Amino acid sequence: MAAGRGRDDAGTAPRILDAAERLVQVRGFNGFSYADIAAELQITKAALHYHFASKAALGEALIARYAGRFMGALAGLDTADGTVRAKLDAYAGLYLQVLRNRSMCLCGMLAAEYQTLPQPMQDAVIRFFDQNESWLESVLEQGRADGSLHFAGSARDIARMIVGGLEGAMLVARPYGDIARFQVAAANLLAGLTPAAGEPARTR
Amino acid sequence: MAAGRGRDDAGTAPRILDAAERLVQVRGFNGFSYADIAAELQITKAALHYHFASKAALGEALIARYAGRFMGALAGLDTADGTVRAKLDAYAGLYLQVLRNRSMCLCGMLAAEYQTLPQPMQDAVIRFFDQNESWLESVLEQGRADGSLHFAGSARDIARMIVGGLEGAMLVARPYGDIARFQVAAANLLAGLTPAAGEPARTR
DNA sequence: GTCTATAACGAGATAGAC
DNA sequence: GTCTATCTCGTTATAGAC
Repeated sequence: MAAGRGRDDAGTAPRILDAAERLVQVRGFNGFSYADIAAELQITKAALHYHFASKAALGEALIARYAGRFMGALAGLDTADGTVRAKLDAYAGLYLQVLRNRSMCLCGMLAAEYQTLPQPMQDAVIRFFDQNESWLESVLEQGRADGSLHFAGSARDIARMIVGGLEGAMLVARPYGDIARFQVAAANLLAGLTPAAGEPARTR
Repeated sequence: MAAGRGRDDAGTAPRILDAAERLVQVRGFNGFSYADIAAELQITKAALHYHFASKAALGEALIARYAGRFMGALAGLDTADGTVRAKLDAYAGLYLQVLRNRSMCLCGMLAAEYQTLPQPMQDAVIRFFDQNESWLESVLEQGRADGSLHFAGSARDIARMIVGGLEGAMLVARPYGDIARFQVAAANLLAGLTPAAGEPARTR
């Protein structure tokens, strides 16, 4: 039963998640229906309900998978051990990848719709941001310790500025369909942390 | 007919816009219905359709009024003529006001739902961001000219970073219900533009 | 300007056959 | 695991009375 499957013929559940993920990232959780997924996958709505009993359950599975993948990517950046600055650029690069297929970050989109989400989804969105902030915080601390980064205030606060800044840069760039808009904003956002050559450090 | 009206008894159309505006800013354009407004205003859905024939028309009116009010506030900041830095802080303060009633910026919310919006609404959202960027750009140029601001690159690019950064700070702060989160992020976002006392300017 | 009534449709969800 | 068929409800929108 697991034999002879093509690349796009993984189990049905993952394919449902793939389609749903794209739909949420493009249209929002309140902007798509089971009918949209069913049409895309050429199955019936009833089949969807077999795999995910409710839209809320589908939503939870969606965030769990997305967050797991994202945190996996962050772990990958840690083992790649380049400079701290390279890590930050690679972090922004993760957002850029998402934007390239005209998508919003899944959890950024869900943050907008937050008040309409079932509570388990709300909790999972918060966890996603918490984990991002924690990862960034430790990278920032590392950069401050090795002298490659300079910033005033707590690393946690800077981490929060970065997460918000990148999410917002995506949010605004997407309507324009303009990738460069995101890239420039991200670069300017991170520019203040690394004094350019010949440029004095900023501390307070 | 215009006599003896209480403060909350303006024409029906404005009251519809008030309710709809709050609903969009909290739940999104795809997260509310005519029934919600009708319940809040104690009128019928049919009455709503008299004032705004379709939800799309309501959405257009919503953005037009919001953008007009916002641009009016920006004009107010111009005539108040304090320092350039004070103008930027006041600009961030406009976002803060919105966040205080647990709301997202109307156009930030609509930016998330952008792909699902009727085209006239899409166009209006883009115009809103364009106008914000233009206002910020001229303020930044003014600050660079009078020496109170220091930044590398084009004022337009920095303006875009600020708009995105503030929208994203709102987006993330709102699920946490944490105003301070926005304030700190906004402060750190703008900190790079004004060298602190005894701190050398950053130019490139 | 607001109402009742209803049309026309799409949503999420379930029962039960295959 | 997927189907057909159906249910129930909520959605936008319209017709026509008051």
